[in-house]
Amino acid sequence: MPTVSSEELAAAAGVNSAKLRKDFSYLGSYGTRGVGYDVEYLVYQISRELGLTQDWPVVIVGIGNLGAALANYGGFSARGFRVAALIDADPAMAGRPVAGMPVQHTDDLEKIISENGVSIGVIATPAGAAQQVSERLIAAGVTSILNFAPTVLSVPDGVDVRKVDLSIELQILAFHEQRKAGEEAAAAGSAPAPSAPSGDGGVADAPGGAGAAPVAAVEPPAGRAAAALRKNGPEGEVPAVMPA
Amino acid sequence: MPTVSSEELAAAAGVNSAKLRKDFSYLGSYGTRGVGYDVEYLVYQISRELGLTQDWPVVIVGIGNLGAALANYGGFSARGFRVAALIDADPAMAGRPVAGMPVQHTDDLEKIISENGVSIGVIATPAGAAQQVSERLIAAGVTSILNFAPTVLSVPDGVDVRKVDLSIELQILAFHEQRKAGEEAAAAGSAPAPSAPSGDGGVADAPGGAGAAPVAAVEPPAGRAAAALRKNGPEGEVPAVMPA
DNA sequence: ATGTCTTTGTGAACGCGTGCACAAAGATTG
DNA sequence: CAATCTTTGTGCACGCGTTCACAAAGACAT
Ligand SMILES: NC(=O)c1ccc[n+]([C@@H]2O[C@H](COP(=O)([O-])OP(=O)(O)OC[C@H]3O[C@@H](n4cnc5c(N)ncnc54)[C@H](O)[C@@H]3O)[C@@H](O)[C@H]2O)c1
Ligand SMILES: NC(=O)c1ccc[n+]([C@@H]2O[C@H](COP(=O)([O-])OP(=O)(O)OC[C@H]3O[C@@H](n4cnc5c(N)ncnc54)[C@H](O)[C@@H]3O)[C@@H](O)[C@H]2O)c1
Repeated sequence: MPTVSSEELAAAAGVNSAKLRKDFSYLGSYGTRGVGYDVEYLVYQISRELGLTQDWPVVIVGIGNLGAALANYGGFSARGFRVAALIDADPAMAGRPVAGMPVQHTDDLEKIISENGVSIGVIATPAGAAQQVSERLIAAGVTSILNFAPTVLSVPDGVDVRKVDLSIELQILAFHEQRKAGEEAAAAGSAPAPSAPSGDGGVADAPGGAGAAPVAAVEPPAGRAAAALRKNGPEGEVPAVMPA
Repeated sequence: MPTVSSEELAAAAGVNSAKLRKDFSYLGSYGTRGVGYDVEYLVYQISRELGLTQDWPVVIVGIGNLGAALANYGGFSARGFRVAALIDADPAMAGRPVAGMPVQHTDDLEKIISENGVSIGVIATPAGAAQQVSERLIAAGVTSILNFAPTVLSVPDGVDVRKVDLSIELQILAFHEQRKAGEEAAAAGSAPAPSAPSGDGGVADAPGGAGAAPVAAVEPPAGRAAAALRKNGPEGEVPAVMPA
């Protein structure tokens, strides 16, 4: 397939073809009217614009469950990323091979970063260590961080941080799941719509109705802040679940 | 700290206080003017709206590097998610304990889903198996999927899919990283601005200038599609890096 | 060479989230 | 009880990304 049309690409990606064309137009006019885009050329141009034609050395800090899995993952090198070093604070880990590469101690972090010209770091340490690790990475020259620890890192201007929080991903799914269940219940019975703008009621009040509805884990007990509660919602107050 | 103002919360979260108040207002009027929000009550209301007051059983399919790490991760239960089962297609894995729980074979997938009332599934299988696994999950009653495999799942309406693609996260960082390097180079020398809207040139043309700039991994050779290339860009065509 | 047909590139309109600014609410003080 | 002060809740305007719609470009057939 030497060429593709914006329509074909858009269908494959599940987006609007106009949006796709406009996006491409920011990279220049690489298409041929009446024909489409030369696949090979387009791929190269996008790769180049995204920086994928370069080799990016990355370090992974925190070689535990997740860090080890990342180190073993082959998908990174396929996109031009090279794991330059694995770093852990545990002396017992030092020298031990993970994914065919010896784990190095945090003491050498700065040296490793500068010697390999690393500008992208991956943090897979416990949450408590993440901020400190990020500071050392940044001081050593790292300017982009992929953070798996469930903490908001505070970093200076010019440093990019992307946070991957798997719990939040699940929470988002659960939110929509709950809403689906609420809609089903509303459609079946006569319960009020569970949509957000409605004051309250719905969903949590009668969740048992829908198909695979989970059991209530936290029932609202009558608690201390009861005074404030009675005022607004019929719901009881509760031993909060949210803070992790 | 019994109460918080929207201003305090906004500062902590790094967002605009008006946005925060408006968001909260969709949940109802839970604040007290002149005082702020009752922390305990607010946390409960948000938890409830997000579905965190319920217990959500989830299954993890594909207990390899990543799946095992997920199974061992304690952060899920802290947010109301319970790993109901670990499922893998490898007969050698069946019965083997991972994170204190026996891995079960894919043959029993449907039974596991229905018996536990699971509506959220996590896919950590190789990319090639993901679509098929998703179809089985959905047929068994799952309506929300967290997908770690680098594939676009095609699912029926009513099913939510969230995709976590770590390579893309790194690509995004690399993109900004490259842009930073380009800006530095432009500031130092006299190179044109490397911003996207500019036709081309910049960044990839002279990446060697900035601090920790990586070495070029893929240089554009003179190739077959040369005809098409010469027309638009000064760049050569290339053995594409992007497709993984 | 002329005409037709396909597909790009983009101006313009639309919709939505964000942020401003302020009236209203309620607490607190005199 | 009145005055003052703090902070919420929200109408409104702005800006940006998305989508529509179409003229222009180019391939291909006649
Ligand atoms: N495992 C998962 O699936 C998963 C999912 C989501 C989020 N996370 C998060 O990722 C992080 C790691 O998770 P995990 O399961 O791999 O934990 P883990 O305890 O298995 O691994 C943590 C590793 O970090 C090392 N470490 C601790 N302090 C360090 C420091 N200051 N510098 C360098 N290394 C240090 C430890 O020695 C250990 O090897 C945690 O923050 C966790 O919340 C994990
Ligand atoms: N390891 C990582 O850090 C990482 C990072 C990003 C993405 N991913 C993606 O996550 C997925 C898993 O990665 P991994 O490193 O754990 O791979 P892995 O090969 O270690 O594990 C895959 C597991 O899935 C099982 N499996 C295969 N086909 C199956 C099927 N049809 N049904 C059920 N189980 C099946 C295999 O038996 C194996 O245990 C891959 O798609 C990978 O691209 C992994």
